[in-house]
Amino acid sequence: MVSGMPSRNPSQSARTGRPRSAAADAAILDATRAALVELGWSKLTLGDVASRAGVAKTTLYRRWPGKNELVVDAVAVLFDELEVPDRGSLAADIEGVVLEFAALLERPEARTALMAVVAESTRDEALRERIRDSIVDRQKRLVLLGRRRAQARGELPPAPDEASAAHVDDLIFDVIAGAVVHRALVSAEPVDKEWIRGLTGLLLGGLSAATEA
Amino acid sequence: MVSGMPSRNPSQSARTGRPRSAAADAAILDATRAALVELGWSKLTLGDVASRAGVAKTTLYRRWPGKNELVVDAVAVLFDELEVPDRGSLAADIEGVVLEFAALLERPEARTALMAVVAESTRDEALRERIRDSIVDRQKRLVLLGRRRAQARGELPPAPDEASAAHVDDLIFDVIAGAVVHRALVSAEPVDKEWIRGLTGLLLGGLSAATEA
Amino acid sequence: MVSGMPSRNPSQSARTGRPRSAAADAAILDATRAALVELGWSKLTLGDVASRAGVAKTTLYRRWPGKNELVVDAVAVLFDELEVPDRGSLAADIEGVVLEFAALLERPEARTALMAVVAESTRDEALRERIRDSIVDRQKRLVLLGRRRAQARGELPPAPDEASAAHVDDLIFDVIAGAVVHRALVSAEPVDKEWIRGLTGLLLGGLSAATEA
Amino acid sequence: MVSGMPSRNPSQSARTGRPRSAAADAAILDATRAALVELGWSKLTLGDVASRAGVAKTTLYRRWPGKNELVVDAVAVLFDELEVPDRGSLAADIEGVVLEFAALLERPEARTALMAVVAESTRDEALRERIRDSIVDRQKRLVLLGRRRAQARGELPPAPDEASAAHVDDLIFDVIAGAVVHRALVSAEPVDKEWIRGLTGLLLGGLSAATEA
DNA sequence: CGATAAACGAGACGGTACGTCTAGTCTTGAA
DNA sequence: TTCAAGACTAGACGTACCGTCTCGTTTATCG
Repeated sequence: MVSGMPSRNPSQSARTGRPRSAAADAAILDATRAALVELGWSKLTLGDVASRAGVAKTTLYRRWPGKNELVVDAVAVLFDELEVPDRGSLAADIEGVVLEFAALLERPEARTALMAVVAESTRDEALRERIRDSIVDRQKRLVLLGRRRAQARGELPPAPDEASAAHVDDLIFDVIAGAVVHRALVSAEPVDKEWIRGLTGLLLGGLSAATEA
Repeated sequence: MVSGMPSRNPSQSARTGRPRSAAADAAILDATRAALVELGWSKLTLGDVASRAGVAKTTLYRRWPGKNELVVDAVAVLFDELEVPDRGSLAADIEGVVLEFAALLERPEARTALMAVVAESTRDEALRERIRDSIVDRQKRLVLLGRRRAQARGELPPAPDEASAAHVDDLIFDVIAGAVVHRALVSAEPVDKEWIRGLTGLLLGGLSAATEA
Repeated sequence: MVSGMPSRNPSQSARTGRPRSAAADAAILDATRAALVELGWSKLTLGDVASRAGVAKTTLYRRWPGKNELVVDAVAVLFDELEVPDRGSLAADIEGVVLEFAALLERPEARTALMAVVAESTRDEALRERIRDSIVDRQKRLVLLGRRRAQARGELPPAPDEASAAHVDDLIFDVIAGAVVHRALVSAEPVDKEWIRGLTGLLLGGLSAATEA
Repeated sequence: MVSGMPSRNPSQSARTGRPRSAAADAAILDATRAALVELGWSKLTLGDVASRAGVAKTTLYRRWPGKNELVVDAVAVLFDELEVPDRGSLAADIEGVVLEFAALLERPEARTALMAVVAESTRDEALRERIRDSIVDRQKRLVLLGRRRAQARGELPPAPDEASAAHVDDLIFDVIAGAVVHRALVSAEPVDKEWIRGLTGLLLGGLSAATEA
């Protein structure tokens, strides 16, 4: 199943009756992003999204359980656009992906939505799953790719075993993503080139120290 | 310093009229934390907080502009309880403070509130200021203290100048706080001893590499 | 004629969407009268009316602009119950209708509501219209009927022309209704048989004197 | 005791302490009338009256129990300005006083206040008393004076006994006042010369018919 | 003259209702 | 069976007044 798609009736196939409009899904997600930009998370209402999308509220509720899940689906695709540019060195690759991530966090729909759904997810197990599936786990590919590329270049030693490599990947993922998000949204200070260089230096130092040991 | 306190009438001193009840402030903030634990951010209502506190809604609105500001003040004190335990080495000190921070993020009122107000702050400059003053900047003392202690122990070289030291402190702050928050709330995985050891190792390696250069 | 009914969407026909519940209208008006009896005008709240009627506040506000208009509609039907009993003579007819009117003004919902909405109408042109349409003009039929009956009996000469007859009708209407209301509510003294006999005598004398001239 | 004055401490004289400001009474009543003109009964608030009068709310509540009583006192003096002009005949006298009364009912503070306090009085015995004492009974002097003058002129026979004369006076009072109020405020049509002539004709006819019998 | 006592302004207080908004569901007729 | 439309119940929102209270201050009379 492709993430981000609202679930079809799960029990059995709906052979009879009018089929759901495929266009409606796209219109709703577009409208959601547009409303996030204009209004932000807390002032976004599903009634407004529905009318922007030219769709009845019932249509919307038939496909998503509520605001949280809709917004997760609406912003997940933004994160899928992230890439690790091949800039020739691990340091440059890290700087490149961080720049992209910082640019993403400049977009108002991402800024306002990300923290909000995470906040909601602290009391909603299903939402936490959805966020993990649609956003978090999908972006770990960036760390994996960066590491493999560095190993191919000889900048990092080959992984002794997959399990411990995955642990390190997870750590690096949380450190990079966490540091950037914290800088951008909590400390509310610019993620500029200088800061990124500092972060990259810290990481590379830490990684090489770890591999030397 | 009196941060975290609701603002008295700012223009001029209120010598006249009935003075505001000091007990009400405490009751409201206690009620806010209790409601956060029970209901979480999104189901917390100011009417409920008021009635828990045994206070009229107007009293609450007279002192705080809204839910965001109230919650910032209510949880800010939780962050003030963080300390850097002196465990004899920089590594142990980092592990100690991260453990404390992780414990704080286990508390439901902190979990649900922190991300939520940050999300709101992306569209509210005044709220951003308030968070910075009441929470973020106040906790940077932890990094400062940890660094000074390490320098006193000789684990880190003395700072060449204050400005660049502050930059490094800020970086370390965002990396540690960001990584822990991201691990706990976004990745939604446990901040356990093993993970903390990995993070600490990465940091120490990065720091020593940086100071050797 | 459907006066007293809340206005349907005025611009164009509502063919689409769920139709408004007809039962709700009746429940709301009943609840309004009941609340007027128990609480009186000034303590009647729309929230209370809604909950008595088993209806949400929004349903109420969707149909009436506010308390004034709702109460006018709620009490207008009481006035429609007034009749001119055929007692065989003009004097007896007048006494009969005044007795009925006095009995109406004994009812607490009418007492408390009538003056209140009139008071409000002194600053609200639309409300003035509504009162005129729903209450005042509808009751002028009583005077018209009484006059026609008296003319048929030969107690009053036939009207020379309709216009002047209407003027006299209006005068008689204001005199009778005004005198009874003033006695009952302003002077706050009983509208008993003796007083009614005096009023009737005054009117008959005045009418016969006018027609003799 | 002169009506319209707020009650001093009733039990016994207050010899000691700061005496009440006499100027405050006047300022409050003036402010009340001004607020009635601007805002009308239902939007008049005691807080606004107090601030218009340059007085604290407590000062106001120390003197009047509430809005109803304050407004009765504030408008009662307007009614005391009514006079029966001596125009030489009973018909002309009636027309004169009705004209004055109609002019009074054109004043917004009187229009909005009179019906409102009467409406409130239907559920408040004490208020009913206050209205009777401050307004209603005081204006019956007008009917008494008109009757005596007409008797002196020989237009009406002398009263056989005082009791029945008082009954007739009361009836005439309710008829005139009621008709004018109903015409002006309920029917919401102009109390113009033509209508007044009709009313006067009706009354004179009725009175002469009664005295002939 | 100093003590006492009430009235005063200011404004905070607990309440209550307001009229609006949004959530999520339900009921129509049309596709 | 879905769809657009829109009415429905439920309940929070933030505001406005209510009538009371608690201050510090003022203005009188009385001892």
